[in-house]
Amino acid sequence: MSRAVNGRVTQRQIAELAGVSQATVSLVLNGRTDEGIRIPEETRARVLRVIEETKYVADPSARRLAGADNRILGVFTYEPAFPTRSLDFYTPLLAGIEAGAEKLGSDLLLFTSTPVVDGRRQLFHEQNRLLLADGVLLLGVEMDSHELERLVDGGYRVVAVGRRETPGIPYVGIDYSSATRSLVNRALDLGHERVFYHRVGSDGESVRDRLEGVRMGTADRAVAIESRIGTLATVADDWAAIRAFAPTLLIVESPDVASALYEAAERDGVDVPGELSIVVLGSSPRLTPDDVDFTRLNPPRAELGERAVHLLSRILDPDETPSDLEMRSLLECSIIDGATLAAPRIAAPRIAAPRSASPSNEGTK
Amino acid sequence: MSRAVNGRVTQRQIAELAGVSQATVSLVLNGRTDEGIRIPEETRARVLRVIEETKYVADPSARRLAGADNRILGVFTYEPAFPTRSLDFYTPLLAGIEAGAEKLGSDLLLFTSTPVVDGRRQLFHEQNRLLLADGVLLLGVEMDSHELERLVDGGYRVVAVGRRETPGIPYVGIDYSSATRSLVNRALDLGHERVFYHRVGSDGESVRDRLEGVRMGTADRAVAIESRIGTLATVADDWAAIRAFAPTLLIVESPDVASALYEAAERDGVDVPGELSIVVLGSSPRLTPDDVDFTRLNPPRAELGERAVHLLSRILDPDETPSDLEMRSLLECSIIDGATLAAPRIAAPRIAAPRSASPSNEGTK
DNA sequence: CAACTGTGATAATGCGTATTACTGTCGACT
DNA sequence: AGTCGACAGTAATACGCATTATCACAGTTG
Repeated sequence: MSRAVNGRVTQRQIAELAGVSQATVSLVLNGRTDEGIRIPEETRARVLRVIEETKYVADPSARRLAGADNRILGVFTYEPAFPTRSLDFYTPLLAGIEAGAEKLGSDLLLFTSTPVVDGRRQLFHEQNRLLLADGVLLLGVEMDSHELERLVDGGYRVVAVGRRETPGIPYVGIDYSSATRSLVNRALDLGHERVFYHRVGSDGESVRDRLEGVRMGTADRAVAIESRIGTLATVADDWAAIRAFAPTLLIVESPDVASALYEAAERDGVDVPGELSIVVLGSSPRLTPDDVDFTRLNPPRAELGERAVHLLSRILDPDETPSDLEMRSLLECSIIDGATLAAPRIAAPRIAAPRSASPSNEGTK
Repeated sequence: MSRAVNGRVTQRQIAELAGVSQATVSLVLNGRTDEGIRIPEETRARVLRVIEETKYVADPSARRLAGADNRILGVFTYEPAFPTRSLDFYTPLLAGIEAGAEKLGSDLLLFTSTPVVDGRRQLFHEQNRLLLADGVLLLGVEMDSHELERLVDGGYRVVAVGRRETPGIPYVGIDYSSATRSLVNRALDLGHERVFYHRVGSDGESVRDRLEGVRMGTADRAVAIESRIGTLATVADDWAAIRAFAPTLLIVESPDVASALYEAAERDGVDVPGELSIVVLGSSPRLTPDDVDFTRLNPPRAELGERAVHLLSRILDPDETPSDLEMRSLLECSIIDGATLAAPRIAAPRIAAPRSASPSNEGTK
């Protein structure tokens, strides 16, 4: 592509063919009709015809170097996007982003160039291509706050997908806190009083929001609650801990873990939701017919992606000035009724109210 | 990103700080040590230190404009990549491509900028960004031969994913023809003599290859074969046609259609593979536990993507000259035994052989 | 001592575009 | 005749980098 393509047409060649100067060609191309710029229809038409004939296409590098924009949106994912583990998470997002980009007529530049360090990519490295993009979308559960600040300080146009606490970072997120609280309330309203909360060990904002949602949902309730941090790998132990506590309601943060726990319950002959209700604070997009129909949150990920692109495009548009509200917004997250939530069988023997009434604080402050 | 970023460091600034010229900075940056270029270790170190301190990052546009390469691989998909319909097809490919790009330290530029016309994108449009990429990967079932030629003529570096007949186009494809023939042979060896072939109405090379595989597989055999072109939408009619022909073996090109036909068979009480064997000439990546375990082809899509990136990188490398063989290669496609192929009931009227004499193979080999 | 040989760098140039300040021409009006 | 304004378009420059031809100098040789 670099030098091999000597056959490429430039504005200068167009200019010669049309009998004008390169500057005129540029003016025509960009449709400039401002005050002080006058090009008669005749000339304009002549230039346009030559452009047509030669199939001229502007060199994006030259455009950018000269200060014009390029309709390229960067996409940075802190975790590799496609490898199957993260696939459920990223695919719907990318679908939305692609749709949004297509509407805008923008291309997407995926920054896949950093070899992963410690399971995460790093945005700034000695040869990053950030500058090629007009703006950048940031995806990932956790983001390095320093890098985010550096982006803002560097004057880069950025939108984070997911709420960010770092000041100055525009984002489009999901209101996990409210949705989680609603879901928890709904469950507790059914009469559950022994609750186990299976958490994920991450400090990402979205994770914290769900945690807060659980806290708020259980705050004024007389419930015994125990929580535990685990992953897919620790499911066996987790399940043992759950059985030991003998809750009637199980709140699970991760859909994957929920599936595994459900299987464990099935194996042990624990009836769901008869003996144990399960609610899940997320949703896996590959809904297969035989998957458990969990009562769960249904984050609108594709919409999230599209909205993020839209926000970024508004930030990039010099004629627009997005309001503060727009710059940091949350999408509502719906709840799917599902089949794993029911009233507890034993309707609360009020006599001996057990244990503590507030969640045991583990992990994140 | 464009002008707002005045704080960006340039080579000239580095040069001033280090007390050298911009040219020297460039030479150091690019590690040039050719004959005729001499920079003593001391100076080199000094420049490098300043580069470190200032966190200098080269402007990719300027680099490209000056003729250097950028480690950016373009990806063009003729059909939108993420929308769910094509998702099964593209996702594994993109996973492989991402993995390959990461290994190379390259970024991916997804050309999503064209609004889709007639369900397909068009590569050349008035503002394409092809030039930003060092080379381009082309994905899609069908590609416009004219556009391909124009790419080659334009001197663009290109690799197609999937076999292409257009001369001069390097590709990495899948050997559907051989694999299909093997699969058909395996089926016919079991004794099937009435065969129905459900095809897809496309003129893409891969589709033709499968067609040829079926032709070759059935060529010297005494079989009655009927074929029909259909889609998911026509499945009801297709199934009626199949019943009318009453085959013992059904060859289905599309995994989606195969699922639908299987359901139809189930509904009508047709035993698979007892009364009707089904083989499928493709595979859907979202294998869910309750999906039918078809006897089928298993195209190595992720590997395909990675290999395509690899080939492209070799084409781009000025020190390498890929052989013709390498430029147009086919990957072997494995066959998954599955549970939908068995000998026809009526074929072997051995005296008292009930049902199938051999257990139908279940699960992936 | 003039001519040569390395050495260590730099000035100058080009890549293709966008932008701005400026030039030249023509007709109308004082 | 001279001035003015409108018009049509251009020359010049900048953007940040890579590259090449060139230069100044020190030491070495014939």
